[in-house]
Order: sequence, then C-alpha cells, then structure tokens
Amino acid sequence: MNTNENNEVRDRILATASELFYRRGVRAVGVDLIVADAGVAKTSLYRHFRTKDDLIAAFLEREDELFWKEWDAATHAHANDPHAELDALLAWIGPRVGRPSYRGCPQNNVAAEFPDGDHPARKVATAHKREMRRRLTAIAERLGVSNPTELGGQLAVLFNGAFISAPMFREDEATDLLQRASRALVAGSTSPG
Amino acid sequence: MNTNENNEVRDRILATASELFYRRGVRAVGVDLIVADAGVAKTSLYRHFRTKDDLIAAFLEREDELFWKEWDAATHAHANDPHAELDALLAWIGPRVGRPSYRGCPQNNVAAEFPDGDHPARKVATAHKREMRRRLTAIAERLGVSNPTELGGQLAVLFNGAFISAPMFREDEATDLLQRASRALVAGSTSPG
DNA sequence: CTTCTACGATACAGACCTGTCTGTTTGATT
DNA sequence: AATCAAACAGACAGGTCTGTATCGTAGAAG
Repeated sequence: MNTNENNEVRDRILATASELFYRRGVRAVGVDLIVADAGVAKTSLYRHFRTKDDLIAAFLEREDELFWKEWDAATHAHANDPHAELDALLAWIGPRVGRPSYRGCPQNNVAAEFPDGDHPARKVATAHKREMRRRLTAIAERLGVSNPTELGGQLAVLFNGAFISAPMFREDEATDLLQRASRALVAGSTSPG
Repeated sequence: MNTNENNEVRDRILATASELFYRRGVRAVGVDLIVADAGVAKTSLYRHFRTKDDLIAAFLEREDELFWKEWDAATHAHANDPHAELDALLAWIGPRVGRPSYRGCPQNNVAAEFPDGDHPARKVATAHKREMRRRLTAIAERLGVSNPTELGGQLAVLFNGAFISAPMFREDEATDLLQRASRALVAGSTSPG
C-alpha cells in the first residue's frame, strides 16, 4: 500500500498549513508553527514539500479544488437553465462571503502578499482567475447574449467584487444584492441600452 | 519656521515607504530598505513614526488622500449629472487599473496581509471602503432610483471588483466594460425586473 | 558665541525565519 | 529475524527583522 500515495502525513501538513495560511496570512505563518500544529516533524514537511513556496502553491491548488467542487455542486441541478445557474451560484457565494470566518479569496490574498508573478503560487492563482472568467463566459454564451465575452468579464468583476467586498455587507444582504446585480448585467447584455 | 511642521524628511520617508510598500508588499519591505532608499538615518524614521505599524497606517492615509483627490478631480465637472459622474469615475478607474504598474487597491492589499482587525492600518482601510460605498450611495440617491442603498452597494462591488480584477483585463478593455456594467446596474435599479 | 534640536551613521540586542543535519524510533515487508 | 523507508526530535547555521543606543555633525535660535 505504498504505490498509491497513501500520504496521510502529507495531507495533515497541507490541511494544517491551509487553515493557518488562510486565517493568519501566508507570510505571518512560519513552518515551525505548521509542524507544531500538525503534530509532525519538520523533516516530514520538507520531505513532502521542497520549500515553503511549494507548500504555498499546494495550498492554493487545494483551495482551487475545493472551490470548483462547491461550484459544481451549486450548479449541478441547473445544467439547462443558465439564468437559474447564475442565481444558484450567487446563492452559494452570498452566504459564503457572509461567514464571520470569511477572509477573502485565498488566491487574491496570496497575490497581494507576493507581487512577484514568477512565484509558483501566483501561477496557480492566475489560472484560477482565468478559469472563473472562462466558466462565466460559458454561461453567458448559453444565455445567448450578443456579447458573451463582455458579459463574462462583467460577471467575473461582480464575483471578484463580492469576494473582496465581503466585510462591507450587512448580514444576509449579499445574496439578494448580488443576484439582482447579476440579473441587471444579464439584462444589460440582452437588450443593449 | 518650526511650528508649522515643515517636515521634509518625514515626507521623504513616507513617500519612499509608500512606493516600496505598494510595489513589493508591506511585509516584504523592511525598515532598513526604506531608510536606504530614502537616504535617511534609521533614527529619523523612528523619530517621525513610532513603529513600522504606524508607518503602514500613514501609508494608507496618504493613499487615501491621493485617491479621493483624484476621485474629486474626475467628478468635478459633473456635479449636476450623476449618470455622467459615474461614467467619468469609470473613465478614470479603467486606465488606472490598466496600468502595468497597477497592483491592486492598497487598502485591500494591506487587509490581505494583516488579518488582525485591530491593526492601525486596518482601521484606515475599513474607513476607506466605507467612504467609497457612502459616496456611491450618494450618487445613487441623486439618480433617483428606488433603492439607492442597494445600488450603492452594487456599485461598490463593481468598483472593488474592478480593482481586484485588474490583471484580468486586456488592454483598454476595462473602461467600456465597466461603464456598460455600471449603466446596466443603474438601469436595473431604475426599472426593477 | 553658546545652546539646542534634528539628523546621519552605525553597532547592537533579541527575536524570528527557512532550511539542513544528526540521530533515534517505528512499522511494514521480505 | 533482517532490512528499509518514513517519521519523530531537536539542534543548528545563516540570514533578516524591528527597535534601541551611542556618537558625531550641522545649522538655526538666542
């Protein structure tokens, strides 16, 4: 049972690091704290991750997977109705960003902490943002609007804005506000003013 | 000429720190680098700023002033036409976020780097975001829409989204996309769907 | 001319950081 | 039973960070 990478230690390190990175910020969390919280030896961390930078990239990859898994779960029931799909996405995102523990999009946070575009984690973050715009543009295409590329971009701005504006919302305000904004953008692309 | 705080050294320190903080990130820039770039002694920095945290807060206050000064300049000619005022704001923000040196909103970047809400710089950042929503809501009120609070919030999401989505835009794509999004949101608040 | 304040230059303390090294223990496979 | 890979434990090196302390200088005020 060693060929199929049954890496329980690696998973524990990554889960612990992810939580600490997200809650406290990446630069504020040292590897000593990670290994102490995970209950592992420092040698184990450096066996599974070449450097801390690689661990940060793995953190974002993990967040990426979890995010798209939830995204797919939210849209799963609306494969034939892009209007309902958008509403369902925002009904998922609204409460998500309203949680007290919500501290912004991890990809954005890491990008803010590491200006260097060559950082391995930045590539993961860039791919994540591109994928979101791609998915939203695909929905815009299914909506049959005249300019799906633009609407996809506008929806991406709306989604990114929701993530970053989280602390601005009053409780339970976000979902309705975002859904109505989304419908207004769709309407604006359907019948150009 | 000493009572009116003619602090040229302080200004140079703050300007140098601001540029370094913005370009490279706050935690990545040490006080030694700041004093070296500013050409001052470290004692001078700690005479004018009690701690590095205070310097970070002063950095955000400075960015705040500059931002609202540009904001006011952009809206100055459109005091009687809120539609034109919104367009003018986005005609200012579009090229702003399209600059190669643009690296996001400083307030958001600092918030991402310092999760602790008690950090002195966080209070400046929070006040900045609240002020933006307040101004946008005031515009919404002058537009005469049925729910200016909601439209103000939606516009704040759009603006924040523009800041954070900057690397997503192709060159010169931002202004038109944002202006049309803004008009769609306004239209959606004027004639509720 | 004396005094005082701001500044420059630099050394330093104490803490923290990443990453490595050495050595021991455990547990599964052969 | 012997072997081997992986994990634990902890010291350590080399660097960086914030903030302080010390000392010399320059220039303005009185």
